[in-house]
Order: sequence, then structure tokens, then C-alpha cells
Amino acid sequence: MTKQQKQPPLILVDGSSYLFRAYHAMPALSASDGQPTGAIRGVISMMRRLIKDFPESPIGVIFDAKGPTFRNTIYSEYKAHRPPMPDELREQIEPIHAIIKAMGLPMFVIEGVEADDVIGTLARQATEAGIDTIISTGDKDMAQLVNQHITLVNTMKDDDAFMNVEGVKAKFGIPPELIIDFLALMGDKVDNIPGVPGVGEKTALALLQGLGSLESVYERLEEVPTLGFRGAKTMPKKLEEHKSQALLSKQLATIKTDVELKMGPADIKLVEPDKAALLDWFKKLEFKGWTEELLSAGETIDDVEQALDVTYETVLTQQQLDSWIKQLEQAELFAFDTETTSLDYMQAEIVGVSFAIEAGKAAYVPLAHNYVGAPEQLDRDKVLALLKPLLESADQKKIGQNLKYDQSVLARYDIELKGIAFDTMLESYVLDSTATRHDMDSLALKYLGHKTIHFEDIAGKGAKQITFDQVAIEQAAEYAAEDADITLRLHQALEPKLAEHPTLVKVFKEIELPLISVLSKMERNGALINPGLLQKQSVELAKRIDELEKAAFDLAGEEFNLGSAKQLGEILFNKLELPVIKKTPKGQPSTAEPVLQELALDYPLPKLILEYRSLSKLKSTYTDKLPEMINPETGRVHTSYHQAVTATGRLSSSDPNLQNIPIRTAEGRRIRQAFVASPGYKLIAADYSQIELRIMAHLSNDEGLLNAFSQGRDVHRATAAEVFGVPIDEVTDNQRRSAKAINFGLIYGMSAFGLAKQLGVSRKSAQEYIDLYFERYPGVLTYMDDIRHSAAEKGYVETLFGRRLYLPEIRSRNQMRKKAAERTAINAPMQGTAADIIKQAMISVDQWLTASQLDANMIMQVHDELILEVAEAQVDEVVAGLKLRMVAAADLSVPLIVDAGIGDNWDQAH
DNA sequence: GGGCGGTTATA
DNA sequence: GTATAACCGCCCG
Repeated sequence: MTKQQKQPPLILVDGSSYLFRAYHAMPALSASDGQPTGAIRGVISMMRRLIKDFPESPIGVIFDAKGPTFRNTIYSEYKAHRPPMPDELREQIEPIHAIIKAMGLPMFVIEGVEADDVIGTLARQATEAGIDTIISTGDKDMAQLVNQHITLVNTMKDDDAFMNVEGVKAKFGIPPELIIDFLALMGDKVDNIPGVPGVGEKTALALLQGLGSLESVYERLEEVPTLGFRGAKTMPKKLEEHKSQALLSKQLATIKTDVELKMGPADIKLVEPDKAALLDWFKKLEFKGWTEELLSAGETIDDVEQALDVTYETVLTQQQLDSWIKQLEQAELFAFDTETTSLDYMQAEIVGVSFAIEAGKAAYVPLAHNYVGAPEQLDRDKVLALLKPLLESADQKKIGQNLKYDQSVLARYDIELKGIAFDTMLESYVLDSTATRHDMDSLALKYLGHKTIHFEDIAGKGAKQITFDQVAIEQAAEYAAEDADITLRLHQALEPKLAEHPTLVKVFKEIELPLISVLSKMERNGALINPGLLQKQSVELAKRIDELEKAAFDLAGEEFNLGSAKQLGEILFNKLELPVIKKTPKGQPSTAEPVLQELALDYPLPKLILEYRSLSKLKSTYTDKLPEMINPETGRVHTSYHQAVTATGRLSSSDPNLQNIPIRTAEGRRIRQAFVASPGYKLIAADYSQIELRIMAHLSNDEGLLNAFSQGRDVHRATAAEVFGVPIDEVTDNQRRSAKAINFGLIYGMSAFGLAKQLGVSRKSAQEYIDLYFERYPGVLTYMDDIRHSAAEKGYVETLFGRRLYLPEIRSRNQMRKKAAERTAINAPMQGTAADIIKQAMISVDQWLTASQLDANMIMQVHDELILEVAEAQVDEVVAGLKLRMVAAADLSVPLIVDAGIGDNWDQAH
């Protein structure tokens, strides 16, 4: 017997059902122009999933049309209680329709009926034509359509549960053909189908299971009381009374299967997607991942629509070079990029340089490609010597992407890069710090719709990655020239956007741009550490860690990996049966520090683990690692400061991170003692006192807070006096500690819950503290309210200097997200203003040190602290000048106070 | 080797 | 309750 080849099933998608579900399920995402995108993303990702899951199947998508349907004619109250569609959802419908069309999916939007009716009709017609149908919907009413040839699937649910005839019976307790009767009896609040009052799910089921169908229920009303459900005795009367309503409800609940359609199931076919149209939409809506997926490397949206005009030249002769130098000299502005052998600016060797003078016109000058068969190249030293005047000229304006890197690399070739006019990374960062990552690949995709050649494309990745000097010059030239070209184009795209916001232009020009060179210098200065001290500490730590491990094994009665939270949890909570205090997001019992702290009160093992953890952290992250990070040439460690990473405007530091060197414990401070001054020099550590609270005083203009600071009070003590109603010199240590937690809480946008946890008091008493605080400092309360409102209204918050942070989630309907955004709204202006202030101080200090030729260098920044290494003889002069400039970096309505310490090491300087 | 969860160091 | 970076273990391809 030959089995007939089965045709792939027809997929009918209930677009309208998914539209609403996606809208409510997705966070309130939006593109930077404000266009909401959550529902679009939700619906389209579902379509993509269907296409992937059913690659052979024709897929049709059906939406409700605007306006009334025949059901409104039958019953004017139908769906009358539906609130009007929210604007944010309405604005997403047109893009969804357009994208679905561009994806090549046939779409049905039929007036006068609902999507359900169109689906019912198409499914019936398909069945008649011998084709099986799968209806993708989240709407349970569709269960009435299920038969041997029609199944439902809910694509939005993770389990993707299919529902066939058996499935309907299992779920509802009745077969598909009784679903309409079920709905008719029960009614539907949402659609305003009346049903029979007093009949709910249970009663409707009992009736239908007992008597078969709505009609037979009415024929056999006298049997109803024998069914024995609750209220069965009075039910016949109710049913009789509302008979016409029940029949009307059945009519309303019945999905039509005979709608007149111009297209039938046979017209639903897979069509080739319209790539250009899709790209346009994805770009406009900022769907980065999907845009990237559509493009192949080196391709631009423009390429899909029309060929792009680029001329990239590989400069291999002196004549070519001369010509390019001449053109660069004449250019108002040019883009510039170096290609090197390493991301580490202290080790990188220049392999080539690239330039762009106008969009599409770029050159790559290979200088040190080194592989078998590499063509002869111009001499690196000679070329750099020829370029030096150009690169060192402040009048020759340059743009680049992360020019700090190029500046640091060039410095090692004795070229001091000047004339930095723009940096696309920082333009993008200042424009919107969180819209995207600010690497060139991301920026090209976001702002130009262009998928650049990625470094991995030409150099490979992982262990097999080659260095740039190994890359064939032909490929290298495409990549490098494109980098310069794209940098120029990005600038052309970003500068006008920035110009729309004068305060952002100021932040860019007066803070971020001048900071580039300051940071480059600090990084190259590096910090001197004494590896001997750290190595000695490592040995001691290893010994103590070993002892703790042995003791832990004894207590546990077996050996296990103390570094594994999983194995530790097994021992603590299963074997030793300690109480589970908190769970991790994944449901595993937490062994985090506060949990172990609490358990340590009653049990010995957690205490050991705590010490083990803290010592292991110190050893692995600091005492072992820092000596490894010493640059062999300079004998110092050179961090990287990232200028375009944080949401708020702070710097971050990595490789190594010098902004989280321990300070709280004695063992931790030993690590700071290994950060030393060179012989004949001292370290100066200068930090702003309470800068964020001072900024809050300034921004809120709260009288009490302003007074506390202008009178030079210990602010935590002053807060304690106010909140606990005691004279300031009678504040206990405990009261001060609580007040300090409250002050920090304020900066973090605190809730009573969070404060309670921090203080170890009840939520109620925490709330009382907060209420008391706001009573005493009403200006702060007003400020907090104002900032929440203004953030919600504008969609962003600002620092004192006008740096912006966009907070799209502040309008989220998800309360968790909304509250989180509100906390950020409160914190960001303070944290960000502090960052703006210290950045300006750094610029000013750098100018002063450079001009005065003092033997002093900035070597580190830790958010509110600057560390300088200074010749001993000049220490006093530098401390005075440093404090002066840090204090003068901002003019607030409270004084800025800077505390400075001097020492032979960082710990001593505190 | 890459990605992620859990944890912990700092302001 | 804010903002980061880096370690280890563990699971996956």
C-alpha cells in the first residue's frame, strides 16, 4: 500500500490575538524617535518562529479590520465595554502590517467580520480541499474550529502546545463542537457576550456534559435538576427566563465559516521577502539583530537599494603617499585610524594607517604586514616621520573612533596626536549613552544601516585568531579603509543629531573631548606596584585559605569545592539541613554574603566560608593578578579607562580594574599598600567629601540640607539629629549609622523595603524613618517627586551640566521596570553630575600640571578620588593647587570639600 | 572556547 | 534601592 505524500499543513495566524498579547507581554520598548516597538517586536518574532518551525508550510496572517462587524448589527452591545485601543498600540499596527507584507506573508484584513471568521472560513475551505490547517492563536474561542483536520497552536507559549480534538476535550471537558454552546451559556465578559446569568464555567460544563448541547438543554429542561450541580434546582427557571439571550449569545460566539473572500487557501503561498523594505523598517525601528541578520558583511542598506560609490586606495608607493599627504593637508577635516597588532595600547605595534577625506574616499597605508608573500611596503618609520607634522598639528582637524587608543599608540612612536576635533564613539555616547554599544560596528549598523567588515571576519577568533600584521594586505585594506570611511560617515550622521541639543554639544566639547588626552596620559603614566608585597601576601593567603578549606571539610564531613556555589549549597542545605534564607533567581538556595552572615550567627561552617570567599577573592583578583599585569617595559600597571561605557557618565576601568581595589578590611588594605610612589616621589589621594549628597542639596535646594553643608556639619550626624529628634552632640553611633544608610538610600532612590533590609529593621520602622526624613527635609521630597514626573514626561533625566540619560522604561506598564527606572531617574543626576565635576577637575588639573611643568602626574581616578604621583619637593604645592582646582570644578550652592592625603603608598595617602 | 549564573570588590 | 568589572564553576557545542 502506498501512502499518499502528505501536503504540509496550512498555517493561519490570528494576528489580532497576538497583537494584544505582544503589547501586554512585552516591555514598553521604543526607538529613539519615540516610536513604540514592543508589540512589533513581539508579533514579528512570533512570525519568524513560525516560519522557522514550518519551513514548508504556506502561512497566512489575519487581522481584524477597523470598524463595526456583523455582530454589532445583531447585538449593539457587542464588545461595547472594550476600552479604546491605547495610542502606543495603535501606532504599531501599520509597521506590523508592512513588515508582514515585506516578509512575504499573505495578509487578510476584511471589513465587517472579525479575524476569527476569516480564519474559520479559510480553514473550512482548506479542509474541503484536503489540506490540514494549523491555526496559530492565543484565543481559546477558536477551539470550536478544531476537528480532525484543524489544530490550534499557541506560538506565544513556550511549550507551543498543539491542541487537537483530544486536546480540546482534555482542556475543556467537552468536544470542540460543544465549545460554542459552552461560550453561549457562560457568556464572555471581555467581549460582552451576555450568556445566562448565574451560569459559569462549572454549570455550563455540567449542563452540556449531562444533556449534550444548548438546544437539547432547552428541550430537556425538566432533567436539569437531576444533574445535581450546585443551584441545579433553580436553573431551569433561569434558563427559561434568558432563553433568547442564550440563543443570541450562541449566535455571537459562533465563528462564521462562510465569509466571502477574494482569496482562498490556494492563494496563500510563500513569497520571496522584500529585503529592501524589511531593512528600511528594521533600521527605522532600530532592530539591530534582525538588520544584521539580513545583511552580509560589507553590505549596506544602500547596497541593497543601489550600489554604493566607494574608492579605497592601497598606498604602496612614495608617489601615492605624497599625493595623499597633500590631500590631507588641504582637507578641512579627515578621519584617521591606526591598525595594530594588539588591543593593549602599551604593546601594540602599528601595522598600517588609514585615512578618509570624504564619504567613500579612503586610503590604507600598509606599513608592517609580515607574512609569506607580503608585498613590499613603505617604511614605517619614514612614513610616520612624514605624517608626524600633520598628526601633531592642532590646526589639522581629525576625527576618529576611540582616538584615545590611537593617541596612546602613536605616543610610543613619539607622535603627540593633536587636533582631535571629534570622536564618533563619544558623539554617540553623549547623544544617548544607552541606545547602543559605542563600538564602530554597532554604530555603523545603528546610524548608517551598514554592516561593517568585523575584525573577526578577517583575523578569525579565539585561539586561531591571527594578528593584523598577518592579514593579507588586500583584505586589510578593505577593512582599514572602511573603518576610516565609516568613521567619517558616522560623524556626518551624528554631528547634526548632537547639534539639535546645545547642552549635549557642550558636554561633548567641554568635557568628553578634552578628557581624551588626559585619560590617555594617565593610562600611559600607569601605577607603580610592588609585586614583592603582593606575592608575599599571596603566599600567606594561600596558607590561610588551605587551613580554612581543611576546617570546612571537617565540618562538612566530606571534601567539596568551596568555590562552587552549587556544591556548597548541597552541603549546607541538603546535608547539614541549614535553613534556606533566600533563593537565587534560578531557584537554587542562595549562599551570598548576607545569607551566610545570618547563618553564621547559628552555625560554624558559614563563617568559615565567608572568610574563605573574601580571601580567595583578594588572592585571585588582586594579589595573584596584579603582579602579572605589570608592563615589562615600564614596570607599572596600565589600566584602560572607558569613556563610553556607563549609563550615567562615570568612567569605568578594566585590565586591570583599578576602581575596585579593596579598602574595607585590613587584609584588603594591604593590597593598597602595594600601590607605591617611585623613589623620591609621594602619592597624593584627593577625594570629594560627600559629593553626591552635596549635589542633592544643590539640586533640591532643600533648606535643611543646604544649612547642614554650609555650616560644615557631619551630614550623617545632622541627619540623625533631625530624624531622631535629638541634639546633634547626643547622636549615638547607632543613630548616625542609621542616618548614613538613609542618606545613601536617598541617593539610590530607596524604598522602605530596601532600607529595612539594609538596617535590619522592620519595613514599618524603615518607612517611619523615611517619613520623618522627608518631614525634616521637605525640599528633598519635592525634588524626588519632580524628577520622577519630569523623567516620565520627557523620557530622560539630566545632570547639572546637561548630560542626558534616556529612561524609556519609566513609562513601562510593568511596575517593576517602571520603579527601577524611577530609581535610576533619582540616582543618575547625582551620580552623573559628580562624574561631570571630577572630569572637569581632571581637565583643569591636567592643564595646570602641563603648563606649570610640575613634576607631578595623575595616575588614577576612582569616581570621586584622584591619585597623583608627585616629586617629594613639590608635594605641598601640588596638594594646594589640586584641591583648589577640584573645588573650583563646579559652583554649587554648597561648598565642595576635598580631602587630600599624602603617603608612600595608596593606603597611607588615605 | 564561549556564555551565563553566582558571587564580591569598589564608589 | 544606584553605577561598574572580574573571578570561578558549570554547561554547552
